[in-house]
Amino acid sequence: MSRKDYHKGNVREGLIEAAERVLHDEGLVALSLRRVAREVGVAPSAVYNHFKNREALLAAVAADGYRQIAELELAAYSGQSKSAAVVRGVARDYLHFAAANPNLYRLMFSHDVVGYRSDPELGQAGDRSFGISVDWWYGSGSYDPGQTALEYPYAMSVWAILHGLALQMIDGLVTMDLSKRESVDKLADTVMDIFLEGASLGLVDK
Amino acid sequence: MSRKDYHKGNVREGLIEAAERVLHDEGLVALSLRRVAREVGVAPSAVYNHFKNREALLAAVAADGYRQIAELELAAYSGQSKSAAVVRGVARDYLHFAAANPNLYRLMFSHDVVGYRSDPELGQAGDRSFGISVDWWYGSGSYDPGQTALEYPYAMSVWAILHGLALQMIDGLVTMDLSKRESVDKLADTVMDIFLEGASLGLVDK
DNA sequence: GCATAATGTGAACATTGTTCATATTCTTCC
DNA sequence: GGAAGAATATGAACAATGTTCACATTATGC
Repeated sequence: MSRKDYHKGNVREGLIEAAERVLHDEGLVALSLRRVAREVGVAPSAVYNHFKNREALLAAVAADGYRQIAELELAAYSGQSKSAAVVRGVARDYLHFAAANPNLYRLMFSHDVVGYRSDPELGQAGDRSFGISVDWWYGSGSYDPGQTALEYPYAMSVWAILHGLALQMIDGLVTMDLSKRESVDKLADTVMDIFLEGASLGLVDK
Repeated sequence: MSRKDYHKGNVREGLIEAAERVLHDEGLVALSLRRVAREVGVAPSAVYNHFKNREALLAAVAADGYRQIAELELAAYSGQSKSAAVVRGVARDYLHFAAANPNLYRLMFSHDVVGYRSDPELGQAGDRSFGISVDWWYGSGSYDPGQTALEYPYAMSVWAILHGLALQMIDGLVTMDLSKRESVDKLADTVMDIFLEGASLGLVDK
């Protein structure tokens, strides 16, 4: 082994970045531990010095995704009054994130792959993103991670419909151009109209 | 090779049944092609006489799931007037299905694993289940698979919120007992109240 | 009855996640 | 400065997986 075969820099960070790149460009199927190691120029076994196993590496990537969503929520929610316009704005931003990072978005919610509750960092990042929404709907400081989501029905409902919509969109169930801002906006607006005004409006017997 | 080493019966059906059993009991991770072959008592290569590859086998399982949902929708929708009570009923049934078959439900919507649009049988089964909902909201015969889902905003919104809610539930984001009918019903009712009446009710500036 | 299609077998291959013994480098303390 | 020990790297090995291949057996149709 020659001296230059060794890496000094921040390998852990490099692994995450490489994983994010492969995930974005080629999807979860291509995201093997060995592939990521190859990408960074390191032996497969070296990965285990930084992550417990493949799942832990994926969890780190997913946690990064939750942090991005939390940022997006903070920007849209913080200091805003409880108006429908704010909800509409968050919906747009949320869908834009999913449209720009479909594979990352899918991974974040593949709880059978990444074990949401088993990785503390991941669970924490997820809770935080939900908590931001709860605090807006129910008042700052309302969120308690120990409580069940049922305690926050508005925040839970918003997230449910946004998540379902995002999946429908990135899985191609809605025919549209994911790269067009206007298409994504229109989708968000159409569904949020119904959600905010109430689906009863579409019924005969209300 | 002796004569009795050969299988005569319907191997294809046996493979699907075994796959459904393994999926239900042990999850997608355990659902390997070789495992299913072992379960049926057949060589791994024999599977390729009945399915193009592993993905096609999974797609057949997923298609079965969509047919179950279609049945459930038919039972709840057919001949019913457009009332909120019907929507609430479908929501309960939908969540009950997801609660009883969490792994199957996840697989059905893992479009990166099963390739929703690449398998014709799967796409058709999925379209049918969506079509039943569309026909109820917009009148029998309204559904056209060539149209984008955006043409049917009510059907799309309902499905989005139910799907998001189902995932939240089976992934344990809502603390509850999945086997208790009342728990599932309460979750469905709480969220459908908001969806039907409009989330604006929770806002200050409506 | 026989050609042929359908369906089965086992061996082989590349790839994957993971572990292990071992080698190199970094850090820290004297 | 230099030695001890923690971090971090390596390559070899293992079992398991999806898939293909040459070939054997059974079923079907003329």
